[in-house]
Amino acid sequence: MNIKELAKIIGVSSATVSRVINNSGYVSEETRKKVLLAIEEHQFVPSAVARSLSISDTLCIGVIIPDIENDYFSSIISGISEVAEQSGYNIHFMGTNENQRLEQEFLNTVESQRLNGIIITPVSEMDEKTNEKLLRIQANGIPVVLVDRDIKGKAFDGVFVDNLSGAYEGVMALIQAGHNKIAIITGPETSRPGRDRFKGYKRALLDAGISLEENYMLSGDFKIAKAYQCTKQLLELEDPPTAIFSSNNLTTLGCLKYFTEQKLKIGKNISVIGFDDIETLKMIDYKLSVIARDAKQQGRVAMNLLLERLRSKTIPVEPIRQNVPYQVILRGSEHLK
Amino acid sequence: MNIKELAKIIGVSSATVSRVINNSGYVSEETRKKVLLAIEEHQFVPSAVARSLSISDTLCIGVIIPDIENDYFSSIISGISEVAEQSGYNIHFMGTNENQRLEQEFLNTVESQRLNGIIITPVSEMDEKTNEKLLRIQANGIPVVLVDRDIKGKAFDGVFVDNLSGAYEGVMALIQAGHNKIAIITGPETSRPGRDRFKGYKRALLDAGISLEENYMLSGDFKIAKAYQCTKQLLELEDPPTAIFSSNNLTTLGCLKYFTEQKLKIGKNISVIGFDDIETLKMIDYKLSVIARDAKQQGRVAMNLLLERLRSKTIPVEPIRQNVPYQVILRGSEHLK
DNA sequence: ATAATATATGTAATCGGTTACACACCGAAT
DNA sequence: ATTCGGTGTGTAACCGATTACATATATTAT
Repeated sequence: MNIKELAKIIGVSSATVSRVINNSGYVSEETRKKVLLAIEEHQFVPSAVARSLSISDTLCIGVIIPDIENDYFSSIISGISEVAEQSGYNIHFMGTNENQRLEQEFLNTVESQRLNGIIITPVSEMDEKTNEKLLRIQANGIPVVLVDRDIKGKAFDGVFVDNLSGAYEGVMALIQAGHNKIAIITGPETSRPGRDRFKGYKRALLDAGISLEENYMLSGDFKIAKAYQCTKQLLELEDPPTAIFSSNNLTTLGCLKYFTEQKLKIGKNISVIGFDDIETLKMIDYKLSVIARDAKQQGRVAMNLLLERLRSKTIPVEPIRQNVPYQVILRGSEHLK
Repeated sequence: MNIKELAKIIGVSSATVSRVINNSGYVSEETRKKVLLAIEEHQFVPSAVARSLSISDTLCIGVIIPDIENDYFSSIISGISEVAEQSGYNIHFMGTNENQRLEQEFLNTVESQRLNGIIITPVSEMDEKTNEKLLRIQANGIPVVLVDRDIKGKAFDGVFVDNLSGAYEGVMALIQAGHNKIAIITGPETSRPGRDRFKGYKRALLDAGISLEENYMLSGDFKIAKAYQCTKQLLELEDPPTAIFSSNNLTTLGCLKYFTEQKLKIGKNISVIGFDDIETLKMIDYKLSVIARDAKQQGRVAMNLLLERLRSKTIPVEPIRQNVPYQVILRGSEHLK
């Protein structure tokens, strides 16, 4: 059943039916009633595909994130989804699993599906292909909003957090708690937040007059398994660190896993402070100190930013780049007692 | 830039370009090269919207779930997404937040967007509107796969778990650990898993010759806040239960929150066993006993079921209904020492 | 040498909507 | 009486692909 068939049944033209459906143009009250009745009766559902083609507008946005199983990202999506729903946009979901090839495929999908906009946490800030594709997409009038991870060039709108300051304050908290043997498990070198958090770490140490120790700086990948390995490596050093700065929530979990296996108690035998809070642990009052932010809110902000562009149809001359606030929450794991 | 413009530039017809793009029909090697070159040069990306309209096929499926922030569901999505990606399907994501109105809106979206199939964890099994809509959708040739929550009538394919047996075994474990004052915080009455778990609970008690105690059976909503309240209510009874069976992961977290506040230690002052594992707690070896299942795998299975239907284009005469296995994992919280 | 078949390409209808434009009718203003 | 703006409706072009069908040539079989 399409609009023409329906129109024929009713005895009007497809234009009239279309006008009723879209509440546009002039339609007599009598005709409107007839049409609505027929739509109801025949359970007619107009094709959004045809509509999209006709008006060159899909009302769909693409959401590309690296790891849906990470609470941080599922909260982001929750926020995006909330705002999208309210504003009538649909969500085309794509999970890259930190895979650059997949990311690029998905960017092709964005173009071919004629999505109206895109919210993305890119896998890497250095990926030239991704970068170029995003630039092209944006140049073609499809707004791009970055979340969490920036891309060099500052060409895109985005919602970030001040990773450097956050990490700095976090590490400072460790220092103030008396530590001077502080290790870090970094994120991937290709990740901007990872690098910025690393910078914050280094700056804090240097500001406190603590020299950087190669052995204390291990590179992770924002995942549990690697973090676990790194933690093991750190604590097996001859002169192991007394505190670890962990670059994200999963990294922190990797640390905790190793600590637990080794029967090390945080805040007692080992200190740790991690970027991003872990909701589940709050339930059991697990004394983990963190640099926290509101992920869901960050998702909302991102979607609102995108909506702004979508409505104004401006290609960002001056990209809008916002930071969500972070909070250093000290629950005890920062000092040894 | 559309296919006709491009064709004109190259000096061929749009049909030829289309043939090259889709690798269909006959095209001389020479022409193919020219076309591919031009596509590359002009960065031509064919419109999937137009294609969808033309071939009456969107290669998109709808995924409708109640709570993306619940790890169980984000794992489900991860599994779905993995298989979808491999098979070339795109995902239209919709989160209902347990809201039936939203759910119905989303089902309309499925129809209007001409999605090819749908994987859904419905809000309630009793919602007549949802039920009718799903039936209609399926009758129109769009396969429906249920995940986790069944709908009465057994008209749809689905991937579930044997909730009754799982709950039964879980509660039995509590009984075998010496409990006879066992409470339950149920799911919503409208939820099939909630009800089946409740049944399993009751059957276990009856089989063990323990009579049901009204005060010990509180109805929750699968969310933390309510579970917290229920736990409080249970433990403030004159004769409080010594063990709680919790109907899902968030309910369990609500319990733990209250326990923690009251300085009650699981496996010591209070026992608990919950449906669904909590990954984060495994990292810190938190001794929570659970009935666990592999959510990601469940997502994969669901998507494979859908693919099956998508490929065979059969409207299920006999719906395929699978169960994923569950595992009762006793870590200590089931008995008091 | 001729028929049959494989290869190569173009024309135009089609998918299902939207909307510019044309036309007709109406009451109000001049 | 004529003009005009507001209503109501239909016709047909258009969005950008796919593909059945027609046509033409090259190749192979008889």
